[in-house]
Order: sequence, then structure tokens, then C-alpha cells
Amino acid sequence: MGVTKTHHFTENQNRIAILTKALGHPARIAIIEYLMRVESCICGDIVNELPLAQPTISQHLKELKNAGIIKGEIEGKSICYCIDEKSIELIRDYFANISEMLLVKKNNCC
Amino acid sequence: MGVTKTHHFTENQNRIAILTKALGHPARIAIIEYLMRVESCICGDIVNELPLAQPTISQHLKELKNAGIIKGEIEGKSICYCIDEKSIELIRDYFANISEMLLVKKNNCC
DNA sequence: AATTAATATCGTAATATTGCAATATATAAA
DNA sequence: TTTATATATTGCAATATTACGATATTAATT
Repeated sequence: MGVTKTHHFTENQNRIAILTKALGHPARIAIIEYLMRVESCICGDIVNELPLAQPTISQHLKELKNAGIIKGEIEGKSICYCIDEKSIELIRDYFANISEMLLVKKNNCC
Repeated sequence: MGVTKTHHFTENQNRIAILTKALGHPARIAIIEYLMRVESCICGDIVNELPLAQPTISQHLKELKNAGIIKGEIEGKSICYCIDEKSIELIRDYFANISEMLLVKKNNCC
């Protein structure tokens, strides 16, 4: 065992879980925040910004990319990574919706 | 190796990562959606709702509780679990903020 | 063509997660 | 007090994640 039973859940549940899972690591949150902070999205210096080795960061970037949270394009010698706004909006909307529904039904039992 | 270097990141980065990590599994997303759907928050039948064994669900509930996403209280023979709205609002606000900032800086490179 | 710089991949060790059977615990009902 | 019901805990196998050194790849620079 140890394999997530993906097929038992809906497509949307899996999509949201993939996004939140990809964001579920402080280094990856830090990467997102760095991509926000930086002027352009040419980001050759994430390695100098984070307290992790280059292969580790490369791996985290790959995971963010696989989940669709960032986009990367080769830009000469370095690579241009930036946030895919649509994925962030999807997360925002999903949790805004839950928040709204909780407010409506006045989640007042515990 | 293999241990997340938590102490290298800010408190807020860790907080967000803990919340998103806890939500990063389709079963846990399904649990949240079930808690939303159900009338009251007395939820003795999550086990019948999800295609997972009782110990597995119990474990997922524990993780959601440890992350502060759900609250649980003993209610007679069963247990009353419900969503902690504050944690959902925190996630919503965090990603709403990122979305807003992306809009402002017109994330238009890739 | 050789060098430099940026990033990716491979291999591997340490640790964490997922899932469940078996079992324990706790409360309500009989 | 015994039984039934709901949930938690333990133990364990399978797999995934995290981290990094070593090495490969790729493209600009000399």
C-alpha cells in the first residue's frame, strides 16, 4: 500500500488536491513569494535566495510546474519561471466558495 | 536527509505550507466537501461516504485536525467534526492576495 | 573549440505518507 | 454488566518525498 486511491475521487477533488499538495511545502511557498516579489519573471537567482541546494530547488520547481502552478520557458542561458495566475485563482475561488458556504450555513456547532 | 528544513522559512510560510499540505490529498478534500454538504456537523458516517477503511479515514481526520482545518468534539457516542472557518479564510486570503498582486503587476512574461 | 554559467537529471540515504488488519477504547443501549 | 456502535491506536508493508553530491545538458561567451 501507500498509493493514493486517486480514482475513487472526483476530477475536481483530485485537481484541488494536486494544487494544494504542490503548495504544501515551505520551500515551494517561498518560491511563489519570491516569484511575486521579483520585478521581471526571469528568475535565475532563486538558488541564491533560498537556503537549499540547487538540485533541491530544481526539484521543487519541477513539482510546481507539474502541478501547473508555475510556467517555465527557456530564455537564453537561463530559464524564465513565473506563476500561472489561473491556478492561483482556482485555489482562491475554491476556498472563497467554501468560506462563503460556511458563512451562509452558520457553522456554529463546535 | 529527507526532513523538511522548516526552520529556514518564515513562520507564515510554514503556516501556509502546513495548511496546504493537509489539504493536499483527495480524501481530505472529499472530507472537507462532505463536512460542507452535511446538515449538522455531527459526522458519524464519513466512513460510509468515502471509499476508504475506517482507520485510514481516522488518520486523515487526525491530520486535518492537527493542521487546524477541522475541529472535533466528543458528542455522546460519536464525534462532532466541523470545519474551522478561520483556517479556510486564511488560505483564501493568502491566495486572494497573491492573485491581486499578480493582477497589479500584470504577470505578462510567459 | 574550449570555457563559463544556469539548470536538469541521476543515484541514493533518510524520512514521511498512505492504507489497512487487528486491536483498543469509550460510550450508549439492552 | 454484557453487548453493540463509533472512533482511535498500533504495527506494518508499499510507496512517496525531501535533500544533496555528482554529473549531465544546454546555451552564451571567449
